[in-house]
Amino acid sequence: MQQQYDNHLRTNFPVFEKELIDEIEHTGEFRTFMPDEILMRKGQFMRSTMLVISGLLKIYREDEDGSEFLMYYLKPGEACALSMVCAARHEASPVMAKAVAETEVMMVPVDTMSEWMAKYKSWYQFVIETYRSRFDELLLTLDNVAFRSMDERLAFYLKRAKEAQHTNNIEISHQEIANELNTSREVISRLLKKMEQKGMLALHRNVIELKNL
Amino acid sequence: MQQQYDNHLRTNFPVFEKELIDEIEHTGEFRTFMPDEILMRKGQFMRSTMLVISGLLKIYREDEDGSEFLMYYLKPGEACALSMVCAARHEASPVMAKAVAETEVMMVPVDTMSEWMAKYKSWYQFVIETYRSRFDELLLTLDNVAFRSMDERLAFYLKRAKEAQHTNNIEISHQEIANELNTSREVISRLLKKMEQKGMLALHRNVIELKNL
DNA sequence: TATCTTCAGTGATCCAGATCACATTCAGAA
DNA sequence: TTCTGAATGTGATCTGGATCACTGAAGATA
Repeated sequence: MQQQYDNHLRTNFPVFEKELIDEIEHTGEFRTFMPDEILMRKGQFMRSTMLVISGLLKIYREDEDGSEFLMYYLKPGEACALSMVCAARHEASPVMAKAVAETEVMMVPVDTMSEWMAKYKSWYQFVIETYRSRFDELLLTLDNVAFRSMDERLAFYLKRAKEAQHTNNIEISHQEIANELNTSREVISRLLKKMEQKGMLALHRNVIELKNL
Repeated sequence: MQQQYDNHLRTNFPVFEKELIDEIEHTGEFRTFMPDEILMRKGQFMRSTMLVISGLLKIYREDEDGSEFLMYYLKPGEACALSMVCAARHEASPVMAKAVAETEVMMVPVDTMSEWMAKYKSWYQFVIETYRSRFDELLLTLDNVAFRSMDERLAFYLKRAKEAQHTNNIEISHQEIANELNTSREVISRLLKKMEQKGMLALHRNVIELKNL
């Protein structure tokens, strides 16, 4: 098992030098989450940051009334920028994280994290890159919700899902999509039907088969 | 002049140790911008990050068609998180920055910036805090546009303006508000009129006087 | 004082998307 | 096979907000 995630660490975090990989293995806590399992709720306090080793996570912004708005995915080789800042400041998480597939993560304690900033150039670079990529993803999400209509947002949603899950067959119900875009199921069903008529995709029960998006 | 912004640096960035303040003064480039002047356009490349010393900035996300969506304000004592990551990675700015009032900023070259990360604990803390606060602000903006209707978004907009500008008299036209919320002038005029009838504010030409928001 | 420009008020109309009310279909449990 | 619950299809209706077409009012400028 040790050997297994060691390999995954090397593969997914190629910029890290050998010594850093060793440190991560020794100080980090390795955890596995099942599909749909929630890793982190809004309001929960964090003592460590998360590196995604395998699988896939979805990061949601939650409203008071319980709506879950999809912000972005976290893929292997990525880390949660919010857990970095919140852990560093002993603050509560402003978001919810849920596993899409079975997912392995490495939890790195906050103190260790800030030590490495000075000790490993590659860690510093990685943290900067993490902030940048999460900010960029969030800006894309903001663009969509601020400037685009629902059909464009749905197309963007499906492209993102395809890219994150490396498949043309997205396994999800219309209701779930509606929740994650904060709209209603009927709207999603009707828009999907239109896209099917245009030959952009094919609809099956619980599966959307993407064709020419 | 040297003495003047020196004092402002000390006042607005109280966490910085004396040595760091000195370094900032010697390596940073001090610049002043006039009201409505644009500091940074979307797509422009950055070689340095910006610390706001006095005045006020607005940060916008721009659409292809030229719409300007307000993300958040930058106040004295704050820095642009995006200029930090983009400068560090020699990338183009994803946002536009405009001066609200006459604004003094200190431009710090990217190389210097990353040196300080290891050299000054207070700088490291400041950078982390900058990422956190900008992420939080962006999440608030996202909440509004994702979950709230226009009247609530307008109320939030006005509260933010009041807090950033330290005044109950917001000097702005309905058209400008509409642009920054990506809606139309008529909608803003009608909603403001309703709020006036409820006694929440008073309307004057180019000025909105806030009362009980 | 006359004129011009920008800002604001307001009715009419339109449309995307929300909501309600059902019908239908499908996969798994019994 | 039959039943049941979840997923999907679809019409009818409602509404917030967009758009169009004006009018009027306040400063700025000559």
